[in-house]
Formats: sequence, C-alpha cells, structure tokens
Amino acid sequence: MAATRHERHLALRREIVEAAWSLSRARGLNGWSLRDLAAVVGMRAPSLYVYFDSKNAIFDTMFREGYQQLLDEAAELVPPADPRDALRQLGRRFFTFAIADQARMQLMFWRVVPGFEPSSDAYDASLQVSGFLLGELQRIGIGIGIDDADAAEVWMALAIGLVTQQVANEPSGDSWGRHVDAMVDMFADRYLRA
Amino acid sequence: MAATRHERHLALRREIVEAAWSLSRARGLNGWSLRDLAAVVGMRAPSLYVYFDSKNAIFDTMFREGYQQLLDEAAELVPPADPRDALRQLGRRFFTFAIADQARMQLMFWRVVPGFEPSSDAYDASLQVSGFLLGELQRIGIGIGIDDADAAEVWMALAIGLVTQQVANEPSGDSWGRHVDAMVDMFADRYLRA
DNA sequence: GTCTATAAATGGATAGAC
DNA sequence: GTCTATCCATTTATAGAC
Repeated sequence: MAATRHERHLALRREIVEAAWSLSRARGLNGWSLRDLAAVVGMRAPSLYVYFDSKNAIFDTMFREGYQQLLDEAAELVPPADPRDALRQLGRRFFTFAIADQARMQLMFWRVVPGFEPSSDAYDASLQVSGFLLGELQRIGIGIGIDDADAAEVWMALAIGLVTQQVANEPSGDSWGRHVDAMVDMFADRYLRA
Repeated sequence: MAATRHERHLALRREIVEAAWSLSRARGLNGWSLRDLAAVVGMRAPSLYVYFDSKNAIFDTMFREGYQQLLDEAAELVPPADPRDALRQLGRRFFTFAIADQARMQLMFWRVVPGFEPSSDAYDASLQVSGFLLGELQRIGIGIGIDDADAAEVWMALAIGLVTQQVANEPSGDSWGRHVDAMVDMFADRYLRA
C-alpha cells in the first residue's frame, strides 16, 4: 500500500516539526535558523516553504503541540480520591512536564520568540488547558465561594513561578521541585473547601 | 569647573546605558542593535567600543543596575511592625517594581538574552538581593525551624510566578496584581512563626 | 517538490585614517 | 575619541530552472 502524496506531505511536515523541537531543545528556541532546520531533514531552506508558510508558522505548530501534549498528559491522570493528594499529583506532574523540555516551556509560558504571536487556533489549545484546569479544580473542591477562576490563576502563578525559577537559575537540574508539595499545601490550605 | 576627561567618559557611559534601557523598554531586550543604540546617543556603532567591550558588556551593566535598583528600593522601605503587613509590603513592592519595566524583569529573572551570562560582579549584585530578602524574612519572623533559605526560595517563586504570568499574558496591564495579597497570606500562613 | 541563486537586510566587531 | 569603510557572517524569504 503506497503512501499517497498527501500522506507523504504530512509525514514530512511531522519530520520538520520534530527536527524543530530537537534543535530547540539542543540550542534554544532562537538558536537555529531555517537553514539549520532544513539540513536536519536533508533539505535546503527554501524547500521548507512547501510545508510551512514561515518560520513563525512552525513555532505556531509547536505552540499548539505543547499545549496538546500538556492536555494529553492531564487526561491520562487518574486522580486520587483525596483532594489534597489530587492537587499534589497535578502540581508534580506539571512541574515534571515543564522542566522536561525547557524550550517548550519557554514557548508556552514565556512568549520569548521575537515577533511570534500564537494564531487563534493555537491560542484555543491553550484555552483548553485553562478549561481543563478550572474544571479539575472545581471537581476537587476548590473555591472560597466567590471566584474559582481566581483560584485557577493563583494555581498557575504558583506552578509557573517554580518552573521559571528552576529554568532561569538551574537549567539542567530539578531542585526547585522539592518545593512543589509545600506550594500545593499552601494552596490547598487557602482554597480547598473544608 | 571643567569636567575631566574621565568624568566625560563616565557621563557618556551613563548616557549609553540609559539609551540601552530606553530602547529595551520600547522594543524589547533583543529589539535593538549597536547601530540603533549609537544613533540614540549621536554616535556611530564603532564608537561604542570605546565605552564597552561588547554588546554583552552593556547587558552586564544593565543586569547589575537592575539588581542595584531593586536593592535601593528595598532599602528605602519602612517595614510595618506587623509581620504580615511587612510581608504584604514586600510582595506589593516587588510586583510593582517588576512590572514597571518588563525588559528589566526579563533580563533579571528570565535570562532571555542569547549568549549573555552575567559576570561574577553582576552575579554578586543578585546575591545581595537574595541576602537582603533572606535577612528581611528572618527579621519578620519566617521559618518553620528548619531552613529559612527554603522559605526565601518559595517566596521568590511566588513573586516571580505572578510577575511572569502578568508579563506573558497581559504585558501592558497589572491585573495579576490583585492576587498579591492572597499569595502573601498563603505564604504567611505557612511560614510565619505564630 | 526540490533545487540554485539571490535578494535584501541585519548583525557584531575590527582596521585604520583623522 | 570618533569616524568611514569594511569584514564576515547571518537571516528569512522569493524567483525561477528543473
């Protein structure tokens, strides 16, 4: 069964994005050019334009994939019955996810690529993650009766603060992870319904 | 009283750094070249090398100044007697300081300029800030008896998380600031000695 | 679809005259 | 100290042959 033209096109698109991830992990989000990227997949730079309209279009795909990956990991979770344990699981998993790929983290949460703004499609993917988090916090029993969205924002700030400190101060380590439980407990003490 | 050659040299150095701050605020840390910078101070690019060895040397000075400014602001604080009020003051002031200049914040806390690593002198300035924070938290009465440095790391993660979310998601606003008190209270509930 | 060639611009940094 | 001229490298992107 020969692959159709369309299938081959999609496969090469995939290969290009994977190479972009690989280069970003190795040299940073802004550490590679289209020439470099093309070389990895055995092409010349102009050929990439058959698959993507611009370099930012590649970043856009990566941005969307980052949030999709986070959503996939979240969907796989089997939350413990105890609310506080469920929060700990969420916090630990997010920390692990974020520091596992610093380039991905920076693309998703720091917006650090000059001139890149996520398309509305890509932005939708990030909204799905926010929606999942909000739903999960509500299910677990978060809220002081006024505004669950505020609790979700505080949760994200806690999580991203820890990850930001980790990546900025000790890029190749994970020692800030030892504070995850403490931060989850702080959050639970304030926002978990008794 | 005529200015000495040395004084004129220092004055121009200052003018160059101020122009670099100005450009960074207007176009981002990576949004200007040495040509642009020279134009602002009425020079050509090569003349800048009389005052700085490289572009990164300019960033290094800015990095050091950023931490010095934070230290200066901190030193001006008159802490309220009540420990929790003192923490609130610290948190609010840091948030205001950080979002007042996003380029400065990104240079200090995100390490986002490719190829730039702070010199040991500049790094020392950042250590002074850490030292001040640790001393202040101890004075206020933080600590669960084991490790005050952990509390300081958690404090910084909280503060930087809020600022990171603010800058990444609403660069021109300050709405994440409404969570400052909530985060300070969470921190106080856990780490403030009763 | 892939290539060569090239546009068109930009970058940090240096040499050397004045 | 400041300049012109320039090096040398780099970049994204396009035109057009094959």
